[in-house]
Amino acid sequence: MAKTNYQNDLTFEEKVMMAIVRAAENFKRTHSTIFKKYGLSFPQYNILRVLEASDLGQNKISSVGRIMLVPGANMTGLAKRLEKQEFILRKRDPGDERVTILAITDKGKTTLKRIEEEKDKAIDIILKDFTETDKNGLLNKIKIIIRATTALNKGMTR
Amino acid sequence: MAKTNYQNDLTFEEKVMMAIVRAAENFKRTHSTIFKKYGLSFPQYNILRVLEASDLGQNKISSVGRIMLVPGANMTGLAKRLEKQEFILRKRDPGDERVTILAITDKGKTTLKRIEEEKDKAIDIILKDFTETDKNGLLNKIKIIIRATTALNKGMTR
DNA sequence: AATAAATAGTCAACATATTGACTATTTATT
DNA sequence: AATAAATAGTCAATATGTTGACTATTTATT
Repeated sequence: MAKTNYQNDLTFEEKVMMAIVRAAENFKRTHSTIFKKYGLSFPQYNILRVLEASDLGQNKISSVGRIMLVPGANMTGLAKRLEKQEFILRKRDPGDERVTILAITDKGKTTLKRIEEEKDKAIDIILKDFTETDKNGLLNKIKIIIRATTALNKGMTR
Repeated sequence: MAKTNYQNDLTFEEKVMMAIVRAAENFKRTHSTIFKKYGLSFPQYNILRVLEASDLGQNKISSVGRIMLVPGANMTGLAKRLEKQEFILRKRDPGDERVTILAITDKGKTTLKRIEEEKDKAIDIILKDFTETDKNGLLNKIKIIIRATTALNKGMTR
């Protein structure tokens, strides 16, 4: 009767949200461990993915940040470290001197290819107990939460 | 036909996992905005919650870290900053001189109470479109992912 | 054209996260 | 009892995340 613990004092709704946070942190840890073997961190890997999927393998630093929900100030350091390791190039946009363009290098592309298989295997293990219907249902629910939190965050900073 | 974008190049399974990451980050941002008004960060708030729910409002720093999945080295700085703001006390365990005990202060307890209503309201807004069945189903799926990622992480560091 | 406002990015300061080295204390082994 | 091993915690170095101040450039307004 006496023994209390953290989980018991959370409301059910709070448990749901904290579970999502914990799942995300676990997953980031899983992937970070893989990426580190290739010299990349989780956000660095994601920048490369965005550039790889962009036209000509390049994009504005601000656009990459917008896609990843990473603030501009944070992108500067991330991009500099990626450049130092030669995964990307940084160059000025001739058409607008304010703009910094990021471009993935051959080394960056090669590294992504080498990571791909191991990363996909990990995701398959994580989701192995889910049917396609399960995954669709889960994704739809998560999307609702993303929309709600995005709206809340906009309202709070305005 | 030409226009590529980031989302299209993700596998479906990857989309599911990245959506969870994004939802978690959005949620942490929502709550951080609330907590900041009371002088607390997201992890600081969670430490207070763990202590509040612990016997006598106190616990070993390592136990708090274990519950929150925060490495010990990280706990040191978090606890020091919480102590500086007088939300907690840090004291040595007389029975084992290696151990650091964290204890929530009255200021800490009061602050948690003041945060509670606003925080619960935000969570209710985020989950307002979900039935109880929806939330149960979601939580169960997320728990499966937590178990799978926990097992993977253990296997990778061993 | 000159000025004001908006946009893009960087930098500095600080909090948080992770790893590995290190100290101190306790427990186990010989 | 002396030594070895395990445990608890801190510290230093580095990366990441966030805010606010700042510079440079471009666009809008007068």
